[in-house]
Amino acid sequence: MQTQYLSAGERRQRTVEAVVTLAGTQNPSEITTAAIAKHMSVTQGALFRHFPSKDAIWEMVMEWVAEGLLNRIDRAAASEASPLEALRAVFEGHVSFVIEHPGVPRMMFGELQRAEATPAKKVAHGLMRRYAERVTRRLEEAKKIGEVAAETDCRAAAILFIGMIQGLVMQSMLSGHIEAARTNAAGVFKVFRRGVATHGGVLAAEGGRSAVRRTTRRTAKGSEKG
Amino acid sequence: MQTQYLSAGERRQRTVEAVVTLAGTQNPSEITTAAIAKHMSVTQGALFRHFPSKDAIWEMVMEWVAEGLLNRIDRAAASEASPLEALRAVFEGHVSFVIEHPGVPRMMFGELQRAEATPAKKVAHGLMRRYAERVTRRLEEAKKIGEVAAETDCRAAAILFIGMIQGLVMQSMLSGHIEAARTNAAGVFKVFRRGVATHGGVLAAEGGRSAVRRTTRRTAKGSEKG
DNA sequence: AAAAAGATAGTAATCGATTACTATCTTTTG
DNA sequence: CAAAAGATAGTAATCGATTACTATCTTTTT
Repeated sequence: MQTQYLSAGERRQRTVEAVVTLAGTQNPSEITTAAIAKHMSVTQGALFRHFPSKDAIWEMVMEWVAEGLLNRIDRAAASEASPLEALRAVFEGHVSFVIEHPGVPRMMFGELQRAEATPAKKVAHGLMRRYAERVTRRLEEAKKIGEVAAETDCRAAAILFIGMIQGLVMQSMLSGHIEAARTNAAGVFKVFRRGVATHGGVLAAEGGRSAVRRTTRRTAKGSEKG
Repeated sequence: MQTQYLSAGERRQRTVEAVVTLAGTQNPSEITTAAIAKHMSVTQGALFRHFPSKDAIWEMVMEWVAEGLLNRIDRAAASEASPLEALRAVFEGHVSFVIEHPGVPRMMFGELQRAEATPAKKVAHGLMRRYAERVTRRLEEAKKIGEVAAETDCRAAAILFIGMIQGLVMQSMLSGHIEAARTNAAGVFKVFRRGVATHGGVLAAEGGRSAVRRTTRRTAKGSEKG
């Protein structure tokens, strides 16, 4: 069989893509180098021409995840005016990213609970730290302009924000199809927003600026069931 | 070396305990039958006298987890008067359970993302379903008596509740010591409660009955910064 | 003595990694 | 420009280590 010869960099890129794809349907810890190679139509030994070890493959994969996800949420946040709306955009962007790449949460869950401090775990840990920082900062901005209640513990709220995504994604994976995450996303975020937003105003109670932008179909009653 | 001879049932019980202990410091997917046996001071082959397969071991372990956790949260909830306080007790009970058995969340995360529908995964899935049901029911009770806002989507709130625990636990594990979960638990739950509780009353804003019980050290300003 | 529990010593399969070798592409040279 | 020379990419086979699992023998319990 004739194989295409790719440059080292291109081959590494394809390797990362193969792992991300495989993680969408397999337990990441059970992805073998043979399976990766097969998915790339290459022999198993060829992988070690471009990576010194399997750990190095995982490290590059997690770097791809970190760059891709942070990039996605930064762009999502930039398109919104208010901090709280930015957070909603981050949330939706994150959910979209995960739906596009269903293997990502599996890899994150799998990597983060690893006991040894592998390079890949360090990258994943760094991603979570930077993510939490971004969310905390947005919340504090929101607090400053009175969009978020003064008594809010922003660090705790950031933990809740990240957990919200984790829980939404995991329970969607359990239900069989990850796309269910998008269906439930709006309702879950609404509870979160109510937990941090300033009380009193109609805007605050109904969802900030987005209510103005998005709720032409909804009445002031705000009824929603199932 | 003299070995103690135990009954089959006792040996199975010890096996479960060994796995739970090992999962506290190891990646569950990397726990071998040899490691389990070594921790029990027994040879590896002896395990297969009491379990037909490794999968069967994991199934019994997850059943132990399900029974233990549901038991814990049911007892915690029973000791509280109002539904929302019951939920807080459930939350604290869950966190305590996880701190006592740090291997539990690792096993849950590891089992739930498995692609194949192993017996252990089915048990884990069933646990999450029953857990979500309990939380949803409490929320609906709370809504009925006006403790939770009428516009709350209880199913979405239950997803957030479970995600809150997942996120809290995972981020605590990342920080190195799971005990950090207890430190952050109160703050995180406060945001959640604010997201579902009825607005307006001082009690609601400050945390219901628990505020009366627990905040003698806090002033009305409620300032707290990590 | 019979039955159960555990020890000992294996098996077949699979894993990541390495090796010697071949195919292809790129650069240099006449 | 074309052929030689070198560098890079990939193959096929194999290695040692580890895995879940099993067959056989010994010890303890009842």
